[in-house]
Amino acid sequence: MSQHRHPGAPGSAGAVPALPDLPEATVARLPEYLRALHNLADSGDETVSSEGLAAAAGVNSAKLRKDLSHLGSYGTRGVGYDVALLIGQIESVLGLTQRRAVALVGVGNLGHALAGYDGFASRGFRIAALFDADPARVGEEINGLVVQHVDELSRVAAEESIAIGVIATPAAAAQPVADQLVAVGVTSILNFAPCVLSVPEGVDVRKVDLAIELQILSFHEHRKASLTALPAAGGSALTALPGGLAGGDSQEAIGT
Amino acid sequence: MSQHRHPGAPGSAGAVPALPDLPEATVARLPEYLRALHNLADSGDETVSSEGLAAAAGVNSAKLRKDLSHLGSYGTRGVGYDVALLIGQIESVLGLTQRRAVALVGVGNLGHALAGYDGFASRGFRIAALFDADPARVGEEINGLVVQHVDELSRVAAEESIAIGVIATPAAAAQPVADQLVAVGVTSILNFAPCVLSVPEGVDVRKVDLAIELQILSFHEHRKASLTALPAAGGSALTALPGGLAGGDSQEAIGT
DNA sequence: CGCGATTTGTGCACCTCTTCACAAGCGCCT
DNA sequence: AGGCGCTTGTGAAGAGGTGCACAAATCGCG
Repeated sequence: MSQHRHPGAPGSAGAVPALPDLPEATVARLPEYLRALHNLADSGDETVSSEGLAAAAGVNSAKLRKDLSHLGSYGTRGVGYDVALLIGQIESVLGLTQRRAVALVGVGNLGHALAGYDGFASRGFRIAALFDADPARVGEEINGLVVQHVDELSRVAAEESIAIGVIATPAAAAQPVADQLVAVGVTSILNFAPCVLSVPEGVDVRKVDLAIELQILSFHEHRKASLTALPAAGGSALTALPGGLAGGDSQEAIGT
Repeated sequence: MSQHRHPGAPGSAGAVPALPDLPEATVARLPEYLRALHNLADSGDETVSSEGLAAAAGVNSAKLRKDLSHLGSYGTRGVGYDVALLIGQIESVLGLTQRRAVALVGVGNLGHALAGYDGFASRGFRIAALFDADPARVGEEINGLVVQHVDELSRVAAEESIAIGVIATPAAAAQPVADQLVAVGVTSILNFAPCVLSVPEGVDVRKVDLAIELQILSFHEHRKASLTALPAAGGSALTALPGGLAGGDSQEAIGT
């Protein structure tokens, strides 16, 4: 567990705190900026304006400037941002200067795909170990890694110094797996199982639920369909609002 | 401007979507509530308090009450919420009363897993068609569906009345695919490709980028490691940093 | 029939995030 | 050298979300 130095701002000592309190919203966007910057670098661009980078990352340019200002000033007025410099800066802030080891638990349908996903490797991570509780899956080789039984987790985690755990098990198995990960010192978990994990203070959990994403889209789809005059009703639950925007009180009972 | 509505007789009419302007944050949480409610229903619970449901969904109880209040009043003071009724209400608001047809484009590593993911089917969606641009993959059967060439998209979309498109292609192919989806009338897209899609007004895009999730975790991991390691020097520890940008362990190729 | 225990629904204050608008800074051209 | 156009960085206003705290409403029970 070597920790690693943040390149200080050029200039006198004490100018820029090494660990600024970045707003969560900013942190969530930095990876997107980073990806866009890599694209620009591949295109041979050496500098980029906030306008250009914002477009590439799909955000407002003022927001981008404010985000970047939180990491210190790395732009030049009248010119823009140095692409290579900014890449280094963001990678440093995100802690990507070291390649973090990831343990993946649950090599089922989704887990199998994650194990083979090269986007992890190309963006700063190394899948260091695969686990599953099903003995039938133990021993299988995926992408050069052999699936191990989940009971081996504590031993392997120590050897590989796992930094992040990814849970791709069924919902019922997720909490015990999370507990095991926490027990071996993992403090960052990415959870694909459709359930809420309870973890001690200091452990970060991010959740990705594919069905939830679709359901959110479904809501907007539903709303859009209701706002436009519904063409051919399929005899289902939905009807259009007759008055459109005008009818403030319209609260028709709509059968199911 | 109150949108009060009595639950009334829930006989044949299960829900009353008055088409409220739900806050986005609320919409994003409703699916989580729905999942928790299904769990409760499976356990045989008929009612649940805001406290209990909030715990099951991993949120603050006041927030949950406010969220639910936006759909109208469906709780009973002193008692709680009727589980079955609330399930029906949320499903209605989310537009899950009809099973929406989903088209999946890109049957590579991740797409293959998505095609086989039963979480979609069990939570209101039907994968209706699979597409890929690679002729070698066309004809393959996954989960009872035959992969078709992406050029068939317009024909099939009409037949199946696709509501949602899922893009699981490489980044370079994502934008053309999105354009095709939009062209055949799809107004909701779930994008797994690591790139920004540009779509016309009225089309909703949600993005899921697995590497970004890891990078956000990496930031917090990095920050936690720095906080625990540095305080040895006392008060203003975070200043004198040896090495500039070319610091020893940094700057290795990450990303493409 | 009324009382107390319980739980919802919500007004309010606080906080974070977003967006606008503009001054300050930088390089280039004349 | 000086002016001009371009771009960053930021103050301030606004929008949206969160959580507390409490009044209102309902049930069960004596």
